[in-house]
Amino acid sequence: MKNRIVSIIARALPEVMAEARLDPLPLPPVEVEATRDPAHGDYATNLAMILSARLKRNPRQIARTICDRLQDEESILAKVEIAGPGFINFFLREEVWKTELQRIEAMGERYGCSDAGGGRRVQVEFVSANPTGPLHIGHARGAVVGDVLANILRAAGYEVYREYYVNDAGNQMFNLGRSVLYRYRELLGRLAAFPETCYQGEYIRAIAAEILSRDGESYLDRPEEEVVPVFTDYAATVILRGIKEDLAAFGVVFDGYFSERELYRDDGVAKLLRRLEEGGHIYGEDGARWFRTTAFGDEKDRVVVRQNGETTYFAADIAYHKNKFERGFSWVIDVWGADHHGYLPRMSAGVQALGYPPESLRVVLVQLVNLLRGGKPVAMSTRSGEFVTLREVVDEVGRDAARYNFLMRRTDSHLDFDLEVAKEQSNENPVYYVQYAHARIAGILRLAAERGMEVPRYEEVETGLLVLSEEMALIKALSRFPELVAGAAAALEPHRLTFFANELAALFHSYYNKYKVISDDPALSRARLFLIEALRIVLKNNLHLLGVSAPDRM
RNA sequence: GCGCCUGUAGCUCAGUUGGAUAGAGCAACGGACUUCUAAUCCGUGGGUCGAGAGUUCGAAUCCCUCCAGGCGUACCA
Repeated sequence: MKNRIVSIIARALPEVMAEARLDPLPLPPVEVEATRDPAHGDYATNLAMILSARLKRNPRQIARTICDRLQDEESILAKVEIAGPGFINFFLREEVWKTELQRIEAMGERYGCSDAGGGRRVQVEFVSANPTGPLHIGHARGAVVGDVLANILRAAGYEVYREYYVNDAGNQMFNLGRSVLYRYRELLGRLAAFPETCYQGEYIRAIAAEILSRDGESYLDRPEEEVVPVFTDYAATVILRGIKEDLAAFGVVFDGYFSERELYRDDGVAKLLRRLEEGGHIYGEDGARWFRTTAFGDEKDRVVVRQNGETTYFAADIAYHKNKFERGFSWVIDVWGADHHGYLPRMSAGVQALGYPPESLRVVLVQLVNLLRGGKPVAMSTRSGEFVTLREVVDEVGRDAARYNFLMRRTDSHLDFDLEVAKEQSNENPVYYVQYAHARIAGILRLAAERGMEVPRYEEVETGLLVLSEEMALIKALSRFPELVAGAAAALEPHRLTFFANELAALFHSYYNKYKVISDDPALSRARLFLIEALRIVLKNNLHLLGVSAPDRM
């Protein structure tokens, strides 16, 4: 819709420029915005004010000139006005808006999708929690944000791949295996004290018990360095399986899990280091090998090979990102907890040193969730074993409510999650407001069907009967959905969808309370049924992108 | 110290990438169920957009300086 306005203006522009005796090139970009206030029409452009600086003429005068040259070939405009300091306001004919209802009918569950992304292959990496314990609530926000971003990007025409990076190499994993081993010994009465540095959670005991019942006491007297890897592998497998189950219960399913070990098996890290050496990005100092990340804007250089000869996590991570690009993803999005933000400059340096443009890696920083219980902060750490698991939250609050909650704020805004409040207020959660709108519509459609009225086809509808301001407001709001999805994808801002869903629901609830859809007037009933069916489709599509169900009854 | 994020109504937050008179929800107060679902709706009150200076036709939005809170600042992952 917006584009049609833009092209009308663009057609008139050369003539305006010629008249002002100005070199028509470069033409200023035509910016058209949906207005906030209906009194300002449907769309507005500030073009005249932009031009006034260049033409050194009164903006209202320029606006006048532009308006006189406009050629509305498809006759979509009802009125064009010059307002305020020089805005040009466009009022579309109501019939034009109503044709959007036909598009909704035709596209159905695909309404909202676009080809803005042009099929570009993008990878979204998120969660990527170490498999040293179950996912807790701190992981939940990133999980939903990544999942919904992937949904939105797919709808916006990208080819999306969701990936979980499994950090199954390194000290933490060794520590995990050791923790299980000590619990195993403890079960057999062969451990004096469980070390504080080990993972304290109950789940470690459970895993130890599993190993005991499977393999018996055979590990008891064998040397630690021989036994720990067995325990590590077993524990990591069990924990990762649990993580996948918890994510699935939360509605998050990955296309692939990428193992850090795989990177070492394929010699990926060594290859990466050679590549960096050849590029002249590496130097030696203090017995370690350093990557000159400062050449790409980092505040200090970073070690990639330690004094003891081991590569760092950072080295592996660059190799991992290299691998992503080599798999054909031209755009890579990482969803990180905000506590990792300091890591961004060096990761970007890695990408650039490999010859990829900086914008090929986008990092979405998700601010940490402040967990409260009854207003009091809850201390959490995986090691201490004190945490509220993702599974508990899903079970207590519900998947829909939990997801919606995490999507109601910008990702870079801090979020308080109070367990008591989430539980107590679950019936007042905004998600129910939106779902209720969907259920109410479904209810009306059911009743209509009982009375022998099916949702009509567009050709059978006299859209001219939809004359109420509430109806026009609804139709215009629905029409915004495709642009909204594309905009949310471009900005990587999933929260826009929850706000839009709320807005649609509010418009509907208000309309519902004021007017009847099914009435004695068959033609009017048909028109309104058609309208609310279009609304139902958009609500459902919106909720679907959020990974939230759209119930027919509540 | 330095870096990143945040600061908007009593509370929790939006604000379409610089637009016109700054908006929702909750809380407060007053109303609406014999009706297609009241998990809803209608109305009222509520603002120095953290502070100050700057950029321009125009600033919550951009630049600079402060203030406050959060996070980060490893040869850990």
